Amino acid sequence: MDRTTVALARKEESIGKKVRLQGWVRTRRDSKGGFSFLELNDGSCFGNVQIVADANLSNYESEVKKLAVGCSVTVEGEVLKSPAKGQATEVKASSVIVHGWCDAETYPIQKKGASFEFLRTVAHLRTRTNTFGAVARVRNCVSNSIHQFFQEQGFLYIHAPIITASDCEGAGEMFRVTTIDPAKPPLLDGKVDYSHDFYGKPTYLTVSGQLQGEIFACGMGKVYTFGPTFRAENSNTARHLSEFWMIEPEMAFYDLYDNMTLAEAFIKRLIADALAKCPEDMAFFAERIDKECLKRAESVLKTSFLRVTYTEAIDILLKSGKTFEYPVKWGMDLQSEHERFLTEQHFKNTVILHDYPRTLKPFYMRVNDDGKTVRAMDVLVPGVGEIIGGSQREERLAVLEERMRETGLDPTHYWWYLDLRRYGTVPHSGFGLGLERVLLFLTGMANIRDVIPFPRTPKSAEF
RNA sequence: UCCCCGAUAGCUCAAUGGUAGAGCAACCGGCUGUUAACCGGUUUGUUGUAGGUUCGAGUCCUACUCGGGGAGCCA
Repeated sequence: MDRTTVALARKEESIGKKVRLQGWVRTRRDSKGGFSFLELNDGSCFGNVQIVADANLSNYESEVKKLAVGCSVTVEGEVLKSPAKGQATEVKASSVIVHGWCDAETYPIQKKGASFEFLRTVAHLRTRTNTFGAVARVRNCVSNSIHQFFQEQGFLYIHAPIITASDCEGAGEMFRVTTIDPAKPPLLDGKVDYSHDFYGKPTYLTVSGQLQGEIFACGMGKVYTFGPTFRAENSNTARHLSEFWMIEPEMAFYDLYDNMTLAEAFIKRLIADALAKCPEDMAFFAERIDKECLKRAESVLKTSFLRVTYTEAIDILLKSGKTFEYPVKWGMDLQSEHERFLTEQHFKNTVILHDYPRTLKPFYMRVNDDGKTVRAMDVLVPGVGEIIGGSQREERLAVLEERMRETGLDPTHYWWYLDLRRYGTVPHSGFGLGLERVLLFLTGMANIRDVIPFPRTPKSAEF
């Protein structure tokens, strides 16, 4: 007898096979003639398989009739064509072994009506719900597509460090990494002396693998990182986490337009794969979570991303006749309301905004010939907003040093970063994509805390 | 971090400053190739925490904690 999955047992081609299934009971319904239906789920797919458990099972009265939500079982039996509506197959059990009972009195997961806020407080059990099972499968699918896409295109997967000493690019507050005893730190002139710390200097959790990505790109061509990223920013929104997963490709000899082309192909590949490989999960999201999510995904998939400069965008906003809370003016940072207007009302499409004022962007972005703007790009999708941020990097040593001083950074701290420009410099580009932002877009889930298994946010690091 | 809103049974929510309730779940019984099964009955409370006002506070006031919506920071 083959061990198999619920996903396989639900398929018509399994009819006639003897199978062993192992999973968790979702519900039990007792029926006439004294037999019972069990809905079994093992995480392999969205749907459950219906088990028909007959009264002649030796443990029918003693155990089967007591099964309830959450109990774990091994079922052996034959896959049959189901005579009833709702499923193609069902499994006629020849034996049901109970591994773990589940006291319905105290088990927090019930058959209906739990809010996501509540389920977050039982994140160790929420994987057993329809929604979080579906999120986990789509997240897995996207993660797999990320590697496949880059591997097929000849990118090298590199592992950027998690611990870093570079207080880089002002990408927000950083978490400090230290072994110093906070109760009695070594002091020098009244300040903490980090020369006695583990690394002999202050260190932090990474806020980006970009600088290390550039090192590898400027020697090996096309690379990408895919790993956790940490921001100690006190952000309390449905779109921010203090620990999240980011994908950062970095490509030598790519200009900003090559970068845009790659970003568009990449996003479209992730969407196409999710639609093709997780149809049941996606259908569930469209039916129960966000009616627009399938339509939105398909529309992003089939339309070309628009490329609009910052200056053009400002012009559009000025001519829109709309009054915004933040008045529009060249040189200002675009606010959420402006981005939403552009993607959701004006263009009704995915938009790549590029060539932002230099004063708004970090030191490493390449300065345009006009001297006023830099080769930055943000990909804005309807519904979620900024999903990608990237740029062509400044490859000219003198300009880069000048930009560092301009933004208050000491070039000597970045000697290795400057060496990449000092020795055999090349034009290069890259971007960062937030995995959870993609999942928000695909699933239509409203809160980023519900598309990562164990969300870390200010005041919250349970599980 | 700022503005607004909220926290009542295991869950989802009611309750003019005057005896704390419903639906679901659970439990007991019935019925049934069932599909969020159905029908009848039973049980369920330190009203987020700490103070205050009042004869009397779930309700009014203050602080705190956590959550939600919006904003900022960004991915």
